[in-house]
Amino acid sequence: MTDPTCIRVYADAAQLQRSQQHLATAQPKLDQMAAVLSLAGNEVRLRILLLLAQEQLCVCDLADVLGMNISAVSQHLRKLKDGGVVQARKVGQTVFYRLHADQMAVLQPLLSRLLPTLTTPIQ
Amino acid sequence: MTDPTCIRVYADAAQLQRSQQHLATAQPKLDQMAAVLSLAGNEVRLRILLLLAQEQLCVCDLADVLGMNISAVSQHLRKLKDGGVVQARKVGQTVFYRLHADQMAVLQPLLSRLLPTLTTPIQ
DNA sequence: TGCTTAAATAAGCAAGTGCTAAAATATCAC
DNA sequence: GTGATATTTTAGCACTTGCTTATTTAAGCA
Repeated sequence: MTDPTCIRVYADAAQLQRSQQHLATAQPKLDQMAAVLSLAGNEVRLRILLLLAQEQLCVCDLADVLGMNISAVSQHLRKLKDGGVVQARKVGQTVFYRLHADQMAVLQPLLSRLLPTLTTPIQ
Repeated sequence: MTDPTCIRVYADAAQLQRSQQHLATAQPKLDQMAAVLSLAGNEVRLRILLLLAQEQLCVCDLADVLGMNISAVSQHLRKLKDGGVVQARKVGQTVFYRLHADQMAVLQPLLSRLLPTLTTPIQ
């Protein structure tokens, strides 16, 4: 970072301080939300989240529906799980994935826009 | 892609078809939403969006508040503008940025979570 | 005209992303 | 145990991202 401060003299100090305050207020949740949005901001992962919003699916099912390599899907699921967005449940040798309640508050309004029928609270 | 289809015989064909249908329904909006979320899924850009949700700011102000290089901020703003998330208005040699109404439907619930006081419709 | 400032742009580069292909785990069925 | 299936993990690689620095463009003012 060279010189972060602009030279201008007519900066509205009060306005800048208000902005600083807003940033400070949002800070606690902001980074975590950015992480979730970053996960959802991938076309494949957003598709996965949309599918899991309807019903739980195993890796195999997701690969079929998405027309993708199982390995690729598994790697996306791992990111989603690490980010606390989905959770896994193993049944025999099959692993079923579903949305994790913790992050639903952020995802719900987004997925609802994609699938208007999705009016009932997910899970 | 090697072999996209799993070997399992007990796949629930009806379930897979339902999922396919959901994907098809969401498809039109899905890619665009992923693009917006990808933009918002960056800590710096999410901060910018939060600040612009309160009041329009110039590049200089944003750099000050964020404690960042003007060039770096400008490059983020360009991405946001290209994605239709913000719009620019030039006044003299100063460029003011504000949120673009087109994408507000997606952003509003997210930003509201970060800043509870943000109850009034943005802009 | 020149000098200053606001902003955008370009080039370069370290770091991250998302895929493929191959190997490793884990579970079932015999 | 052996072999098959579901999933994960690893390594590799092309591509993207986000920054820094330097340059360029545009507007204001003397």
